Amino acid sequence: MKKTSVSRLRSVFPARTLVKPRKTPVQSRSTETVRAIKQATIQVLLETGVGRLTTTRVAQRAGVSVGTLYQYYPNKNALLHAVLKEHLSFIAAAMERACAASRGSSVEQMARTVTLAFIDAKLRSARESVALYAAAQSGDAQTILTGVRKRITTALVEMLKTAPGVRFPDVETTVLVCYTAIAGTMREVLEAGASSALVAATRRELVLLAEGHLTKACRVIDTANQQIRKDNWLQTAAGGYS
Amino acid sequence: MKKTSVSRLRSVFPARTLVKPRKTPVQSRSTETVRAIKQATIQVLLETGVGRLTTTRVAQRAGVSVGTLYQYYPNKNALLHAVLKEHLSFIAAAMERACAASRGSSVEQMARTVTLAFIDAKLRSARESVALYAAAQSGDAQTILTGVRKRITTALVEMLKTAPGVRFPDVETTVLVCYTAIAGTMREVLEAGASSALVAATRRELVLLAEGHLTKACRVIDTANQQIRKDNWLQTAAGGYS
DNA sequence: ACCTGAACACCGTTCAAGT
DNA sequence: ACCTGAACACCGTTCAAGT
Repeated sequence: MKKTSVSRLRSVFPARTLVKPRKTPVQSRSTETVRAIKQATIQVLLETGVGRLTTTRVAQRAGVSVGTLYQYYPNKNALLHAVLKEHLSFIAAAMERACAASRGSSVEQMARTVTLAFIDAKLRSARESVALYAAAQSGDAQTILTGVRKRITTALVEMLKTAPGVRFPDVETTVLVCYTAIAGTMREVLEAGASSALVAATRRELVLLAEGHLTKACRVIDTANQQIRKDNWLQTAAGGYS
Repeated sequence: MKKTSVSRLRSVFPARTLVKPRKTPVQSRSTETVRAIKQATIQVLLETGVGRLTTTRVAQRAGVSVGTLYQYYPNKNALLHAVLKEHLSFIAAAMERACAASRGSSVEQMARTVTLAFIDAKLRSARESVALYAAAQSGDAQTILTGVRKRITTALVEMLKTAPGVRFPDVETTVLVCYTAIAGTMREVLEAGASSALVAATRRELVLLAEGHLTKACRVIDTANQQIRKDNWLQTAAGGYS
């Protein structure tokens, strides 16, 4: 009942959760500190889960004091979000590469390549992924998720537009549903702690699912149509995109 | 530093989270209390989200003291789980009804009916669903989710076995993947706060997805085969199942 | 049989004091 | 420019005391 009214207000309307470090490290020792904090976060996350993750524990594991942690992240959520963002960026980058590499391929080929790219990127850090999703419930996390989704779906849409001999009446929706289905399925499967046999089966079936959905969602346009082959996509794609 | 060691241990290894009320209400006033608490939980959940849900707030909203709340639920998670379970049971029941009603139909018809049943059940309490999923991260929540998944997939498998003229080489996996895809997609869509237009599009596309996947995952057996028509499924189904 | 609410421990966050 | 850690407020949970 001393510092009451102000601090009370502050706790009811807490500071906006920022994703960026509140302070940008300028000296090399602080760059190292930030790196240590992020790494410690992942470790604690994997060992104890979000439920038991405390800022003190993270700081301790990183070998710094809590105060230091709060110098770079305005709050616990911001810390988790930073780590989440890095994880998702990894996936997004893998997808962009796969999309670029598949330009001009057949729809079936695209579906296959891209689906496997996503699943394998996800599986490469499966446990981390699960732990992070559990931390991704706040409104701010949605902003990150939306951004990454946008980045990935854009890459997919651009790729599908280069598919020879077909037209998608509503590429945006098709892509969004298809991507969401794959991402959502993987999330459920990983969260449920599925056996590796089930994961393998899911991997197989999701490829079929993507193929089936994409081939159903497009219209074949006849081969003589001027829409295709303004130049030879299959060849330029094979050589021109990394 | 007075009650130290014991209470310290207790907080490091907290009591198992139970889903059931720790005490079963026997007098009518307490039955009413439990009802009020559950209802208050949903209200607070919808108004403030899990992040801001406190046991005190729930108790206050329910018109009881915190102590009373803890008489029926061993901890906050147990309370959330109880509400989650009721929500999911509603979905599961809807699915069981849809599966029973579709026995003996064509695979396409089954896919359509069952997919729409799920989506519409989910949409009927969409906001509650999102709020609850955010609360469903603890290990105990997984037990509930697994149970419900089992219940739903069993119903689906039994239904698919009655599809005339086809055989599924691995029904279990097919069903699990297909169901997970639909559930996961809806979860992502709802959590992302999608527009009703996108929800409608997703609804449409998911039906196609389910049809596509199920028809791809089965083998047609020829009509003369003795596998089908040990009796006429189509007719018995129409009359015999509610 | 059921309810109450002050009291305790833990955790997120801050800030005055250090190098 | 960066770090420290005691101090504060809030929240989950308990338990002695009530009806």
